[in-house]
Parts: sequence; structure tokens; C-alpha cells
Amino acid sequence: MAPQPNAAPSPFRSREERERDREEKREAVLRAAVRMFNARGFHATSLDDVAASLGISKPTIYHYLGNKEQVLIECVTRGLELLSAAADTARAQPGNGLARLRSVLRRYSLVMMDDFGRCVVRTGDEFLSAEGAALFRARKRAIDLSIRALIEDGIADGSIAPLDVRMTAFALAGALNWPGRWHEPDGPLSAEQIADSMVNILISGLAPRA
Amino acid sequence: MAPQPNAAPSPFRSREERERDREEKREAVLRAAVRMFNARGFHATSLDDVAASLGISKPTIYHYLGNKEQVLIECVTRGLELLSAAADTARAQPGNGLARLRSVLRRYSLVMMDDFGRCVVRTGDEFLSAEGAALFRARKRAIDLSIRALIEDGIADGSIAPLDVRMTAFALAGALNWPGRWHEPDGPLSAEQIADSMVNILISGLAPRA
DNA sequence: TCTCCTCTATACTCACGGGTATATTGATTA
DNA sequence: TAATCAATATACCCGTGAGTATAGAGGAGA
Repeated sequence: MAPQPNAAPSPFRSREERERDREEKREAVLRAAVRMFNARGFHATSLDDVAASLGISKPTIYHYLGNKEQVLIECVTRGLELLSAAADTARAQPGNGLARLRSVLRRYSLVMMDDFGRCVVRTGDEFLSAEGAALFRARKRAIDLSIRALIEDGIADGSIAPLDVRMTAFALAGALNWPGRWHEPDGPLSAEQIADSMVNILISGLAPRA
Repeated sequence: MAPQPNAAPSPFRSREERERDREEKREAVLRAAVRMFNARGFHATSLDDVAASLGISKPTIYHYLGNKEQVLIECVTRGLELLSAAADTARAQPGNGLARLRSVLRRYSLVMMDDFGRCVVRTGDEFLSAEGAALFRARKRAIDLSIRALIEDGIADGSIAPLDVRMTAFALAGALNWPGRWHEPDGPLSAEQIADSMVNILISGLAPRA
């Protein structure tokens, strides 16, 4: 029996619908978890707390996710994927190296002020198991390399000064990660304002330009 | 009986000597603790571990320090004092605003690559009790204000471009805090090299100067 | 010499929280 | 209708680690 195109909403869920439900719930757990991890810290947040905030019980979380570390890893991975996407989409854009870098940095910075991005800065290697930490480092390194490549492009085409690429990438990352620590979404400054402001400062530097 | 100026070292310790001993041991506990906190994270480090690394037992630590949070607070406070000192000593130096700021940033950056400095970046508010966190924030704010004042001086005397002072301070802090996360003391790059390099990048910016 | 204080260890208590065993309900499928 | 499976709960286990009770050893001072 094929589903009617305009069938009235039925209480009987199909296979796909049930899978979508499941995915939705999983997602809800991750959202709730990442918020609490960011607010109180990973170790200070118990899965009982997370469950309570969703009106469910701890075993339900275990029904959707393997264990506490996996919850964290999924959160961090989401954040890292957003950052990678930010780095890669702008890479193929037109413009000289500096213009493309500016665009990447802007996006990167915005991600850092979002729940999953924040989770990335706030999660040190110490929180993860050896394997988790290795994965984490590998993904961060890939992002770092993306940014370095962009800086090199800019130096090659003359739009960026001939700086130490490695250090420059670290300086940029540090400055743009920092808002993940202090920015509060409900504060007076919008993420966009902060991102633009930060990027401009980093690109022009403190010394006045003649 | 007054102590002889060149008395032979005696096994009988005087009052001051005993107090000095005590202070020394306290210090040793903090050093050992901060190292382990930085390496494994605060929550993953038990006081039993710290004690074992010194060849002593946990109650001995409690003999010198009240509880685990106090150990952390003392470590963080030491770091914050170093940072404050870095900010304040250079404040009274000669030179225009930019020159003085450069000097402060350099010192700040070096502290961040030292044990107690690292502890400051790695310790989020989440690790501390409400009172601890409040103290922590207050001290960090004071340092931030010091740096902002310096930036304002520089803008006033024309040695720094007319930027958003608040954002500039955040960008600087972020970039200079970051090495506290990734720099390893035994690595190939010396702290001095990193500090100089970082500060130069931040001051001149990425865009080439005509 | 007797007492007190300092320093240290052994051996405990206890809460917290990650993780699980098991039961229940209701829908799906054979 | 029986058997199965997904989703959820209650009630538990148990390791870890913060913090403590207690005791002993040895020097300091009276």
C-alpha cells in the first residue's frame, strides 16, 4: 500500500518516520548536552542532569548514545565539521588570498560563537580518551592546515605580508577561538559584529597605517 | 642565644627555619599540582596522584592546603599575579603607548607559557566554586583593564590606530593565551621566539604595509 | 622529664555519578 | 493472536576520589 500523497496525518508511523523520530531525539540529546557542557563543564554535568533537562531518564540517553564520552565526541565532531566547512567553502571563492582568508576567518569566528563550536574550544584533550583525543587533534590539524594554505596563497599573491605562516595561523586561531570562552549569546554584541571587528583588527594590526 | 653569623649547619631548626621549610613544602605541592593539572586536567588529577608524585600521602597535602579547590585557586592566583605584574611593570616604562604595549604583551605571552600562567587559561570558571569564580573573574578583569588603558594611551598619542579598544584587548588576549594550550616547553620553539613572533604579527597585521 | 606541637601515614567514610539489569508498555510484524 | 522489537523507566551496582579520624614519631620548650 503506497502512502497517499496528501494523506491525513496518521498516528501510525512508517519506517522512515520512526527513523526520523529517532534521529530527532538523538539530536535533542546532543543539543541539551552541549548546552550544559558549555555552561557547567563536561565533568560537572552528569547524564542524569542532561536527561532531567529533557524530562527523560538516563537509560534513555544510553539508548541513543553509547556512553558519556561518545556524547562529548559527537558534540565536538559537529563543531569541527562546522569549522571545516567554514574553512573549505570559502577556499574555492574568487578573490586574492587575503580576501578569501577574511571570508574564512569570519565564518570560523561565527561558528565559535555557536553551541557546537564553543564546545570545541572548551574541550581540552584531557577530557577525551587516547583515541578520542587523537581523532580530535587530527581534525583540528586539518583545519589548521587549511588556514595555513590560505595564508600561503595570500603571501604568494602579495595580498598578505610575508609572515611566519605557522605562527600567524596560531595567532588567528587563538584570537578567534577566544570568543567561544567569553561571548554570551544573549549579550549586547551580536556574533556578526564581533566577528567582523576581530577579523579587521587581525588583518590591519594595531599599528596605524600610513 | 643569638644565632652565630657563620654557624655550622645545625640539625636543630629555629622557628624561622621551620617556617621556611613549611613554605618550601607548600610550594612544592603547588608546583607538582599545577604540572599535573596542566597535563591531565584538574578533574582527572586526584590529590592522591599529586601526593604520590612527591612521594608523600594525601593527608600531608591537606596539612598544607585546605582542599582541592584551594590548591587550584592558589595555582591560578600565582598565574594571575604574574600576569598582573607583567601588565603593571611595563606600564611605567618610557616610550609611546605602542612601545609600552608591546613590552607588556611580550611579558604576558611569556607568562602564558609558564606552568602557572598555563593554569590560568586552562582553568575555566566551571572548575571553581561561585566565590572562587568571582575572584578569578575580578582579577582577570583588572588585567584586561590594564591592557585596555595601554591601548587607549597608544590611540591618544597616535602610536596605535583608532580601533575598538574592547575588541582589540580581547583579540590580543585570545591570541596570547592560546600558546598556553598548545605550546610544549620541550618543543623546538623557545617561548621567547613565540612571544616575539606573536606580538609582531598582532601589531603589524596580516595585510602588507606599503 | 613531661607535655605539646608539627608532620606524616594508615585506614577509613561517604557521596556522586557512570553504567547496567530488568521490567513494562505499546506498536509492528508474522 | 503470538512473538518481537523499540522506547522508556525504576532500581540497582560499584569504582573513584574527596575529605577525615586517628595514631605515632620526634623535636621544642617548660
